[in-house]
Amino acid sequence: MMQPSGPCPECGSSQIVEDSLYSQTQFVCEDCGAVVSEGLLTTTLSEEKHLNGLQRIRSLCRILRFSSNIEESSEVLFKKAYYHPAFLSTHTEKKEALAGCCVLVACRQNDWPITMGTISYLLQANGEVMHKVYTELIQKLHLETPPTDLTQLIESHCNSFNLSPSSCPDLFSEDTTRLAKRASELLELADETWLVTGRQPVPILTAVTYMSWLSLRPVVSRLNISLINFCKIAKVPVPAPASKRLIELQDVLCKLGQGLPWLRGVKLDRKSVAKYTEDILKHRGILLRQAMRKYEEEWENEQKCSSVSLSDSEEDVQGPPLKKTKLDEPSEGAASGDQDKGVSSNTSGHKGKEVVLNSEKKKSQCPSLFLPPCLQNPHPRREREVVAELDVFGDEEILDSEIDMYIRTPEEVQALCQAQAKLTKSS
Amino acid sequence: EPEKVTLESPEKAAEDDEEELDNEENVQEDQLLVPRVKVAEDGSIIIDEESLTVEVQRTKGPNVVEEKDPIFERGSMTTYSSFRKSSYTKPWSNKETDMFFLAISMVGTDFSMIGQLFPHRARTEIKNKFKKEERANSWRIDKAFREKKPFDIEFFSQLLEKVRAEDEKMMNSKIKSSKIKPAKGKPKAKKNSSK
Amino acid sequence: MALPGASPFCPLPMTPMTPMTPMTPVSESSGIVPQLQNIVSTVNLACSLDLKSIALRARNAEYNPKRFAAVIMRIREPRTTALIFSSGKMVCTGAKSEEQSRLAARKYARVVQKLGFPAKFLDFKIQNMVGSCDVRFPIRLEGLVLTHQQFSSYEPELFPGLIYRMVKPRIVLLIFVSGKVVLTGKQSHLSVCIPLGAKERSEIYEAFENIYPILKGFKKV
DNA sequence: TTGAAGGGCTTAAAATAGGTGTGAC
DNA sequence: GGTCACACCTATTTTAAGCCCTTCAAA
Repeated sequence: MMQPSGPCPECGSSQIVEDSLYSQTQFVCEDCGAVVSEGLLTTTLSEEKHLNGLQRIRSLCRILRFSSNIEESSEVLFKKAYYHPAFLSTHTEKKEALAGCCVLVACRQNDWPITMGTISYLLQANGEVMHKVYTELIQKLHLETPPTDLTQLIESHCNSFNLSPSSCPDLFSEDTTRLAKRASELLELADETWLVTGRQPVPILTAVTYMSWLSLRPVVSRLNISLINFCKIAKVPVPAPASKRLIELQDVLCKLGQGLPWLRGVKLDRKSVAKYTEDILKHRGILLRQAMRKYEEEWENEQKCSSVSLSDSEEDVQGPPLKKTKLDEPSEGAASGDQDKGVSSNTSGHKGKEVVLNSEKKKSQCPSLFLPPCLQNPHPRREREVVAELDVFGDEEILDSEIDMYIRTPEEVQALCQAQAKLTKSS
Repeated sequence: EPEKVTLESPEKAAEDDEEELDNEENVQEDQLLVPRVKVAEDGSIIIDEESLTVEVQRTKGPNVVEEKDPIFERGSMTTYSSFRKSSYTKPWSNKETDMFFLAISMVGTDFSMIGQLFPHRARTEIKNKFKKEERANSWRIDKAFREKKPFDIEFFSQLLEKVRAEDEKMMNSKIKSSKIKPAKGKPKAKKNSSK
Repeated sequence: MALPGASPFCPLPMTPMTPMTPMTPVSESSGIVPQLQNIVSTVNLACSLDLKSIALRARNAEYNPKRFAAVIMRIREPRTTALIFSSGKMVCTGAKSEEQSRLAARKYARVVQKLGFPAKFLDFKIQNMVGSCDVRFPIRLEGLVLTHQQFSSYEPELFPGLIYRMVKPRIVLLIFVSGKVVLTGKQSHLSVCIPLGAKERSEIYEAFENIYPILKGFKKV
């Protein structure tokens, strides 16, 4: 007799052992003592999957150290969702993901920070499938779940970095609490400057954690450690978008740093800005308000000016600020590191310290200062021609000649048949 | 033997058999502290690595938390996982693009059949090529479709083979010229069986 | 027919967006007209079709019964693609206006007729529309999802846009941080009127006019 | 060692329909 | 075990922005 493959029908445990004390072979659950008899072993496939899901929920909640509160509400939700008509005939892969989705819902409703990626990784489930099931669950059961708060995710993320004195050189080791605090400040700044919206959360966390680590002790030995090497030291994986987030964050810090009077004339670039990050963060409220006020003014002016020619929203993208910033942007980039690259109209020239950028110059750049990166570097030309649809009414006459060009002559049909035969033979 | 511990998608790791060894070595050096996870048939989650093994079999009893575990210390870890089937289309050379338009002239818009004419191209690649050219050079699509050419498989295959050989030569000569400078360079020719 | 407010622009000669909505006196129009990008329509040719024969005799056709049970046919003007099933049902995609979609569908029907099938042209219907536009200011999606939870889905782990399921006109909107908006969907049963010129594009416009003031509330930090 | 660039996927809608996964009866 | 009623794959279109993956060029 085979050992039952499924879990205990009573409690879902997999700790089922053969009981040899009886003349007839039986299986007994170690956890609850239930005798798993033949009849119970022939539970329907659906019931087995249901128990499988419950076990997934229990495993997840234990691994992630959730409160019994979250575990219970996950189970309640799963029992409700599993037999909901919307999930009855669904594929097994989705049903397996459903358990994780219920845990995710319970977490969000209990304000417990966790990413969908964590759940789908632990369940070895496809992320897209997870997301589809989650969306379906929310819609079909009319649930409302608050989104995960990124700032709450910071703490656990920083904890996953191995930076204790025992696991890396003293110079690199860092107190997790301090690391997380600085990282949350940087995250808040990133959020205020449009670096977060629409982006994957975890790479942002990786970038701000690295920047936090640099700025807490901006010594040469640390500044020379790249993001990738930092993650190697801390023994954590580097999400690909983290490098982009880091560059964006460093550029924001450079732009804000230029507003600090005592940094006038100081060379600010992506690599060195960590040295001034503490100062910038300290005054970021004022710096941001200044920049934003200028931006608002510019935007309002733009609205007034362009309202004359707007409407179609295609042609008048020409409207000054957005287009113009595109030109001015690179010079900003030049100020923050790459000396010779974006030598556009202004600044340019000297290689040394181009930071100063007096206020007149800055003014024209202000609108671009804190815009979502997808607006700062707009797609070359996506939208162009507007309409031309006006001359089609749907009832016009159709010429035979137009239709004829789509139709093969009998000779061509014959040639095609022969060619097809050849292709099927060769393959 | 230490397990390969990585967040790479399993299917990807399984695909490149050749570099399996290399990866294994690298990963050993890096030893990221990411647990390797398996899901048992009954739904239990099993975490590899002795140090990270978490007993999750028990379903009753108090939820005892062991504070040692670094990964799950504060209740959660932030895992970044990206599945998504890998698909990469080799760029079309100018001459191969010419062959694409020739194929349009011969068979029309039957991408499945055109895909059969290009042994190294899948149907989706042909379709995407068509859409890309429609956007960028619709006149060429129009011209190719209008100017019918007799469907001659032998002619097409031979021409395509010639074009492919030429492109490969071009690539090789480029690689050589760029590698001549560092003297020996690497005899890393291109084991490229490319399917 | 002039637009409310001092908007001297007139995007299209027809401006179908202002029509019979006199209920917009105070809240002025956005002044932005979503551009239609894609139209999906269906029509019944009302005859059974030999798809293999069609694929063999039409140069603009493709047929792989192993992959998909329909002939995929393309025409150049209007640049569209059609799915033709053996039942005689046809789906036409890719047109930029209702009229273009109808003209294209008629051309596909003519191709099928020329191939010797007694194709009719019954129950032509616009099934779906896609429009897009730009509100020209950035949008705090995380703020929007908080205040409009019951309509919104925002999961940046997988997709950068916020998915907004509007109920009033049953339209789904994809809202991006850039201020770009994609609108899609079409209500079928509510407008039971004449099958020909059903003005379904008004629902796209209505959905945008509904969302615009909401989005304005999330442009600032 | 880096990035930049380019191509192809993700999301929504909607019809079409065979083949097959899925569970209840 | 067969029927029934779903789900859901293949496929088509189109926009949005981000991300993955590969290739190739400067540091």
